Amino acid sequence: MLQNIRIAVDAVVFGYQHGELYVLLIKQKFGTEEAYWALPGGLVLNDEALIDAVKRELKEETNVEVNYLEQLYTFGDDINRDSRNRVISVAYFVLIDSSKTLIKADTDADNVQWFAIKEVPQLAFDHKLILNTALARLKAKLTYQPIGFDLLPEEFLFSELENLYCTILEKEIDRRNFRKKILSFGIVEETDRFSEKKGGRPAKFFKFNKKKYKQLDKEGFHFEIRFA
Amino acid sequence: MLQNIRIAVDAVVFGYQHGELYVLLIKQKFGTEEAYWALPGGLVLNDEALIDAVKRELKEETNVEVNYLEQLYTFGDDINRDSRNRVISVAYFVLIDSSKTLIKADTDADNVQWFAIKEVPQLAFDHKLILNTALARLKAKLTYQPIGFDLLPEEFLFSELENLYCTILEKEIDRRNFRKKILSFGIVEETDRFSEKKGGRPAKFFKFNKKKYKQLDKEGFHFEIRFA
DNA sequence: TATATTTGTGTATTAATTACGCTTATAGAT
DNA sequence: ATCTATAAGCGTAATTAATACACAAATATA
Repeated sequence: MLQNIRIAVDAVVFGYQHGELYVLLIKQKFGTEEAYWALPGGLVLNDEALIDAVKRELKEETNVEVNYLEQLYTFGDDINRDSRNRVISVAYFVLIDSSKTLIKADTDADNVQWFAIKEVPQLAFDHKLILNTALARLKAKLTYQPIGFDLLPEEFLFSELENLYCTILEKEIDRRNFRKKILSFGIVEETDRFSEKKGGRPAKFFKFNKKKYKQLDKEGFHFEIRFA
Repeated sequence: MLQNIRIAVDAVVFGYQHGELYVLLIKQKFGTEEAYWALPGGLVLNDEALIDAVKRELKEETNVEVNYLEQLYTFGDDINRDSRNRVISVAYFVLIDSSKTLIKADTDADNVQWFAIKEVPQLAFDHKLILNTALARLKAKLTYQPIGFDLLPEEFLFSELENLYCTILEKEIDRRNFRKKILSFGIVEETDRFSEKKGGRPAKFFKFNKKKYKQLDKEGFHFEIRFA
């Protein structure tokens, strides 16, 4: 009997704004059934690399500019995760700087939307499971890889970085120790720009030196942010 | 155009014996071409979960008893990784206690064999890439999850555990600090059995308390073995 | 009984983490 | 101009963890 299994890719795209973690969803219309929100994704073309399939779908459906992308997990244990056919989904984990991404000028914006992670609606298929898997990956990786920077603008304030960690990890941090530790790595540099926010001492903008990080990483350096 | 992509699973099965890391390979015969050694695996059945497919293939081809199994990575970026058809492979990472596994009494043993990791022959398809990915995973995970125990017999000597770490990570360790650290976790317990090896002070056998580890893990404990 | 071999243990030094509070620069109100 | 509120920036002492390092104990064999 010939194999009759389809292969799709789906992307969990995280963004961070106004002190909140967001995920990007699209409105999935299938048949006459109720429209569910779903992760962006779709079937892989015959002559298309998996990674190109995700990139294509992201471009077509949402037009986001990707800062970080890696394979997350392949979902294929539940035979009926898609009720129409057997579909195996290779899920990807994506981080973007949502401040610079204008979602989809070209498609109707109603169908693509950011949802605060605490306010995600019911999702199609097993997409909730995929999202939860991605969230676990995000939390884990944040502590041992400098991926937090991929959720922020190129130049950011320490308070923003700190809030990002607190928010996503749902933990309190000592502001001073956090700053000290990050700076001790030598992968974050201060700029000469200052925040123009009112009502307090102006804050310096900083930026992440990715090149420096990659070099240190090669030399055996371990990034790690962990809190009691 | 209909999707025409096949989906397979492959397993990288690691074992550890006589102070060496081994990988399990099978002889792949296809057509009249030269037989290559390859990772155990094969196509997924239409109504079969991915994980069941790996387990089935492992059972059919090698008959090993699995101690640890997790999804490794899905290889589907190289369109031509299999020259016959487009095949996407979901690779799995498997650890076994090779001392208790008798490989394949039922199939001809010539076709299933352990290879020391330094002596792996040329492999079929992109299996070398898959193996390297698994090896990287093994090295990384050894430092932050107690998976070394899944390569050892239920009861083991400290010297064996220590050698396993040294061998796989290709690093020297201070014997005393290593022991102190492992014991400080409280997840390894001494038994009352002693080694009967000759020529030195007899060594106590220890065993890993998995239940205890899982509990500590839930409480926020972090296993970590890292060396300068 | 002496020698070789492997296991088992302790401590001092150094480095990293944690806990903690005051000063500075700005905006806005008076 | 002065006062108040707000957030940023900085330093140090106390605690905890990691590292470096050497000798004693138990066995087998000569």
